[in-house]
Amino acid sequence: MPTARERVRAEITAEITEAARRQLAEVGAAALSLRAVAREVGMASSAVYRYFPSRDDLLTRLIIDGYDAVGAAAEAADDPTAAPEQRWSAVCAAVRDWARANPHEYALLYGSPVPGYAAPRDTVPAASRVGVVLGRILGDAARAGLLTGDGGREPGLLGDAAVEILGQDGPGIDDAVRVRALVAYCALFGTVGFELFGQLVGSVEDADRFFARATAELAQLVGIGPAGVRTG
Amino acid sequence: MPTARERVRAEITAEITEAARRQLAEVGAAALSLRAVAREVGMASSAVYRYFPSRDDLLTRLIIDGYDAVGAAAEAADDPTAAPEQRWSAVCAAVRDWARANPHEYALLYGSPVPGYAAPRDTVPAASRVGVVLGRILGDAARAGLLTGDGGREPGLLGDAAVEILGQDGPGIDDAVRVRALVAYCALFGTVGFELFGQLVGSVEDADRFFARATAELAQLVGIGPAGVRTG
DNA sequence: TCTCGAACGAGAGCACCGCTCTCGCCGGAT
DNA sequence: ATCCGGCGAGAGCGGTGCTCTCGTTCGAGA
Repeated sequence: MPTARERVRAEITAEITEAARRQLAEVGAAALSLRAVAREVGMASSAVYRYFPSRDDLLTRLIIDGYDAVGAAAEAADDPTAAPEQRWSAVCAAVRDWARANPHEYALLYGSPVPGYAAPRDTVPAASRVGVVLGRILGDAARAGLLTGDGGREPGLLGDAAVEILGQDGPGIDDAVRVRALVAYCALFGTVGFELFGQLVGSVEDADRFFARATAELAQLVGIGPAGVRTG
Repeated sequence: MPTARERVRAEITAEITEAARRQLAEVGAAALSLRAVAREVGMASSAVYRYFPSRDDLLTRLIIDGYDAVGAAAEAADDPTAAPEQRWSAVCAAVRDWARANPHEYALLYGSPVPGYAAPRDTVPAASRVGVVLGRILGDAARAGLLTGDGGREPGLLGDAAVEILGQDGPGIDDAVRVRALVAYCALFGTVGFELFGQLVGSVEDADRFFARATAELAQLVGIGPAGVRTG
């Protein structure tokens, strides 16, 4: 049971992170100022250091929360009873919607690493939640017999995380499928990022339609397209 | 003919940008300090403002130069006499190599927008050079009869830039092809960025092999795979 | 050739930043 | 009741982007 002191400490910590999240949404990570956060919560800037050892630690907290938020959005968008392609597109759309609603937070997560590059390992589990959702869709499709992988591994190509997230060795899944899934994963965030950061201005007019088409193409790439067929 | 004054001004401007580029490569865009640049070139910080109105303008200069550098690398890697798939993979590899050699510069170009989001339109032509190279490969493949598009447009979906870069209406190219090309374009930079920013740590062991596989998949996606075939 | 004005470099200064240190204070555990 | 450890505030350090002012210098036009 937490003591009263621990409780108030947790409360103030939450208050600080909440103010920091507002700052982040307003001005972006680069301009997020610990002093401004302190002002917003009505403390001296030095007092904030009782709760976060440095500005980067505060950002790390926001990063983890951000990964959890986009991961939760992806999980909420997945309807396990739907067809794999619909599930895939729905999850992709949820990621994009979250990104458009929280552009600065998305940039913090998937854009350039912020400080002298230090992504602590605390962020890894939270960061993989979207991948886990997409991997589960793929696994369900494999169990339903939609995928044609032969279970083969290509030694030294992929890491354990990919195998764990994208389905254990089993019918329908092999490293070729996993590679395509990873490419689609990269393509999803590449597309969202390019749209968000203005890299597609002039080339895409109807971003909604384009993104729907893109996710459909990616679904086909990973082998859960409408007909479930694919040339090898 | 430039006057002597203009010449020395151009020289000093180049000296400043060169120092800034070194700073950028060392510490990244977020930590790039105009005062440090001034120290490196031996001026007072205020004197630098004679040449660049603000730190962001200095960054904009670096952004344009960066786009030109990666664009030049892509152009140099394209051998118009090779097969489309080989050309595609070579250009993608050149982009990745440039990114790995200049990670901070790549992050500045394709990562989060730096300041209060202001990408001047000066950057657009330089930014499109890689896309132009890839589009030329696609156009050549279309002229060689490898693509199966029917020239159709889907009104309101894509912008003029996409049509111009990815090939005018003609045999083999239609908006469906262009969509796939744009997806592959996003996937290329998404993959490179994810590798560079550590988002694939744990999932990919042999990044070289994975990237080669990824570009091959993307070549197939745009329709210039080994056999030139594709299910529609 | 001389002159005058524009461009230039330097310095001081403003407001802000991250971070540290010290100093009182207050409340809960002993 | 008494410590003492966590806490908040303030001052301060070195750094930042940017502005203003003040001499100087250099070159184009008379």
